[in-house]
Amino acid sequence: MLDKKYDWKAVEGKIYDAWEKSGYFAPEAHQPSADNPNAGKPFTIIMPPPNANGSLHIGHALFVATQDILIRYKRMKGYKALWLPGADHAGFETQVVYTKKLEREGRKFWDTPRDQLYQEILDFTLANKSHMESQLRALGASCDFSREKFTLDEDIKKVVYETFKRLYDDGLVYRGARIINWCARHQTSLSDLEVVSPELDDTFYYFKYGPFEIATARPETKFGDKYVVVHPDDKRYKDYKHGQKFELEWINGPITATLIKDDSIDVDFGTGAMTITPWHDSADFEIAERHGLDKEQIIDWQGRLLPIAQEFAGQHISKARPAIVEKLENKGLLVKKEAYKHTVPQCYKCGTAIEPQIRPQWFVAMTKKPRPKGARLAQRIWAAILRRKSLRDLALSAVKKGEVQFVSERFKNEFLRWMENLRDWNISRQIVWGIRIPAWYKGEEVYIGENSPGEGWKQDEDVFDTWFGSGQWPFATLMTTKKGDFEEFYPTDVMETGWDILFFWVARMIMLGKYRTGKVPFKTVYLHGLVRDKDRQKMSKSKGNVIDPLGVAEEYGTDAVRMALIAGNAPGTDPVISEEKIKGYRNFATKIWNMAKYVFEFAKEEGDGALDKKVLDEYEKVRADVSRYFDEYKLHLACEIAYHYVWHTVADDVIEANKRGEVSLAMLKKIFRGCLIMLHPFMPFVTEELYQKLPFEDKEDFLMVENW
RNA sequence: GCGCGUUUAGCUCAGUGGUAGAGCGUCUCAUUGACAUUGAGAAGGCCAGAAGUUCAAUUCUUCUAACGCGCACCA
Repeated sequence: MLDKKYDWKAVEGKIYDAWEKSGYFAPEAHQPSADNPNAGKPFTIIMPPPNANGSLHIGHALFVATQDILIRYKRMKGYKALWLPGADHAGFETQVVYTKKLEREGRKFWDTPRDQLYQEILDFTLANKSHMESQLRALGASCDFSREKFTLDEDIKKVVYETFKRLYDDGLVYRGARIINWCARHQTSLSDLEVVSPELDDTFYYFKYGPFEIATARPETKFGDKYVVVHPDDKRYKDYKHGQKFELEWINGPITATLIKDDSIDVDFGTGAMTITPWHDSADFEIAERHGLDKEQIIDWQGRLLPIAQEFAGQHISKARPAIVEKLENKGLLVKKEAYKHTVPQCYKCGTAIEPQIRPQWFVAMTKKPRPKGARLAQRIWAAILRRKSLRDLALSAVKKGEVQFVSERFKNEFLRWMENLRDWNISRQIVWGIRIPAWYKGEEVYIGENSPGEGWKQDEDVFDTWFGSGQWPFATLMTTKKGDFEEFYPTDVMETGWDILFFWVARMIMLGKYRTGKVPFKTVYLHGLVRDKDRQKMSKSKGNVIDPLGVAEEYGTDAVRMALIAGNAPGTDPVISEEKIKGYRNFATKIWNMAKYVFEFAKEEGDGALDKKVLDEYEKVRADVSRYFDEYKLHLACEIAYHYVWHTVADDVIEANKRGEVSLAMLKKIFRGCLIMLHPFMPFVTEELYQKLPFEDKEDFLMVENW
């Protein structure tokens, strides 16, 4: 006898423990019958490792549901299904979280020695990691915890070091004093992706600069400006010669300026003449590089003016700007001011204005072709695999050739477009939390390796951009789990993640995966969006509309939450979820439970079964449709078809027909078993519980490994 | 500036070359019959606008509008 109601609180933990104890989460455990056409075929998903700096939120629940559904489906189909879980130390993100935690405790981040900070953050991260693992279990994730990896595992770090070394020997990473994005608040550089550029209202100033008139939005950077640049074809300035010098009165007295002609100038913008600040502007930097001009730092690392500003030295740039404008105005050098709308780069975390600075950093070359040297030169086979392609071209050709498919298709174009305009990737971060860059310096010499080459060598102070490590995740994990895993499970099948990290992560995985292994890291990229509430709002603590997945799972059952996350949400769009929707699917779980009670406790045994054939045909058709949608990665359709069939065909019609004697009990049981199988990937707990309790014939020990 | 997406029931969203679907909401009826965390039924949509292709368009094409998003070194 089944209980009157389905009590998920009593069932879920028990079922999950039994699954885990069975060992079936490991791909090698389940042996389908030998005639299963998929027997022995690997199917692999590497879980995007959640940032171990907090709890799992609804977005995590979405990826857990999606990936678990895919894995369970394939496992039931007979594949050797591996879902490899992990956790991300999430360098900068976690350091920011930890800094805030320290501030709440009245401590200051930089008051603590580096080694101690590292240890504290490690403890914090490992505690979160273990909490997240229990949350994954609560959500029903059938991932193989025996293969779990952490981005700071020693063996993972060794893979990352090795990649860096190879890139270095191939000339694809280099250390250079180039323009970087500096956040004065966080005291670190950021990659181009970590900079956001909202459009702001500002003022555009026109100043007299000797015989020229120049325009700028940043007067505070102009102290060191001693070059005025015009376009070579600009008729207004045709009487001036490149390199010509002239005297002029400027902020702090007379200076000598030099005229430069450069094609990059837009003659229609401003006055067609501009002064440049090569240390604090990437475009100016490029001009200075082209003409071999001096570069001078004007603003320090805290955003204050340096001694070159004389009376303004030590002032923060935000305060200095009006004072400088006033001084120029008093000197009669201000021509006019204009209201001006332009994009201002900001730190994506704290909104602090990004100050471009020159600083020696490590960069990954995106468009340069490898030039193997030293030991690398000997590896001819490797060079052949690479075909001497740049990292960008490796990824571009892989995607263009269809080695990587995108769900949805439109992301492919977005990906290609982004790849076309790539700039070199700054991977140095001035933070403590992460993998220390394995570069050692002695005078002009550079050594790349994990350990010091000897006396007198000093290691680079910086750590890698987190994405440099996680960009190697698919191969780094499989190279360091069980022997033979890499050979068997790489390339993986699906990478399911949010489209917001398409460039941060997916692009880097394809580039670095191709580079290290010669193969793409995954065959399909399945992208989901940002979970929103029923009014289409982003969820945020300040709006108070956050849905805690574990909380609602406790209240309505994990199966209901999973259904609500998948149903009606097409891949690539922002999924919408609400408590009402979850309730609706909780009712569905109840419905399934009551259907089981009818089939095994109340159903009619007599009758002619006149509709058996029709019922079976319809069942077969639905099963085929659901399978097809699975194979097309249209989980929302597979889900809805199964849902609709079970409720509105089996419950509404087939059971009613049985009451009239038109469907035999044997057929009813067969169909209901099929319903459990079909629903299991979506609603694993209630289906498994019923499977365990009901007296089906020739049962497997778990529905999880029942043949689809 | 360039590119992309969205526009379908009161709300949030699926879907489709041939009498439109889900969740929630609304209304009516049914309560010792598997199921009130229910069942049966109903109301509610010229599928943004215009043109084109087609025997047939909500679905394909083009244009328009509104909203949203991404990318870009215009000082």
